[in-house]
Amino acid sequence: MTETIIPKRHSAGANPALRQRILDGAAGVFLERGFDAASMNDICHAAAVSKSTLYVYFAHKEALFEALIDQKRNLKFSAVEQALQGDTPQNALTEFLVRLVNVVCAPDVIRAQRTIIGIAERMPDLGKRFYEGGAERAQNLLRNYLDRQVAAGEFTIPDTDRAAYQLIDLASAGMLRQCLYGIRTVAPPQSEVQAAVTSAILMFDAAYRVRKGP
Amino acid sequence: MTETIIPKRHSAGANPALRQRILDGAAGVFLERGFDAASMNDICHAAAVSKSTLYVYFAHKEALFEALIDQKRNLKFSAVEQALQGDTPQNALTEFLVRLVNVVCAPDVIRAQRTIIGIAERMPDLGKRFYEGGAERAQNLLRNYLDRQVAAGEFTIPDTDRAAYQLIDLASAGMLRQCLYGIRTVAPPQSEVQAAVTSAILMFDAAYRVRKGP
DNA sequence: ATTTTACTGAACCGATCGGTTCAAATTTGG
DNA sequence: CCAAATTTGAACCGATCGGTTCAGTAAAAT
Repeated sequence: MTETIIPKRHSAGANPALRQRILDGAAGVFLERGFDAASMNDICHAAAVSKSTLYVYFAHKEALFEALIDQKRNLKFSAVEQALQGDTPQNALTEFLVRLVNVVCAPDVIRAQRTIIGIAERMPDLGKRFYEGGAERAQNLLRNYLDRQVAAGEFTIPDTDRAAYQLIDLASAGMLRQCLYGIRTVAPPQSEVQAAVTSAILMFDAAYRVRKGP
Repeated sequence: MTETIIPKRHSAGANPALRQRILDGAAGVFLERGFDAASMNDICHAAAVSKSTLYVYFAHKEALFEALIDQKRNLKFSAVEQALQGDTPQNALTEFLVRLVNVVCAPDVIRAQRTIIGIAERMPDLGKRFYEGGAERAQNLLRNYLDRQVAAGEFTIPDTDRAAYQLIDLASAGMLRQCLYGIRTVAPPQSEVQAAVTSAILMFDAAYRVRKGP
């Protein structure tokens, strides 16, 4: 039989295109003004959708914000997740860290982090989920990689969990903080990211790399 | 003449005790709920002061918040500022970093950072001033110290500014982020801070310390 | 062509916001 | 004791908030 792909009519609140339009509109308003200062009316206007419809798709402000954050977070971290490959540990780590810093310091990601951190006091679950889906995923990925490298005899690391933290924080040393506080208004240039990552790996090697020789 | 120290009557809005009472009340409300969700009415109640009086002492919400942040920031960083002393660079750096991490990860300071970061998008000047009066002061202090140590032949550091960033971020590796996102709800225990700082200085030495020998 | 229904638009709700005003109360200085 | 002035309390302002309701419209399904 010919299953012609006819655009089925969606049930109320189940049109993915409209849902995405709402999320896109909400992204602009939430990230520009923060959670509290963003009004549902503004989001309606930004998404070109009626307030009634908005409340069919999302029960309340928090639900909309959570859905938005979940989506963006997954989107951003997918690029980082497959970067731990390379002929040498140095190349693999460099690629991973460069991508990670570029994601974490991207202007829209900075705005998202600002908003999440700003309401983490009142909405701890949201902060926790954001951390687990982002920073923690990167951390686990890196720690597992280091574990494998230690097993392969490349490094001598007494605590790979700490080492992963160190590597990640070294890679964005100073830059992330400046972005969050608005000292930097644009993403760090690639030359700076590269330099920071290179220096980070240099330190890392000096501390943990097994010296091979005759 | 006998200049008897009689408690002069204060002009309107110039009673330091009352001003401090307002600041203390505001601290609780602002840090608990964040800037937006904190209401001036709540602050009046917390400070046991009338709304009229509050607006005599502070013109508007932002002014009150800025005054509060300025005060708390100076208070917290005074302890860190004189810690770069010790018989050896390792001891000096350890003391400095331990104090710094303890300040930065203290629960009330975390709450302050959350609030500032949360509104940095809309009030960039405030974020800038907070950064300059806190993180940047520590950064400059540490960089100058490293410059002196390099001149003394203790270290070989191609970029002391970067090295200072690295040292600071290494010292709080992982912990600060977890505090900000609410993964940790209490300050890191001293054993953990010490371990992180020790490991940071170990890495730092491995990378930059001049090896002396016969 | 008729029925069904997702979506719209706008009015509306009670609550709260930051900020203002002013007469009354209180406290201080002379 | 009197006068000057600081603090108070409460009412009030216009605006906006998140959220609800519902008659009406437009388009898909039958």
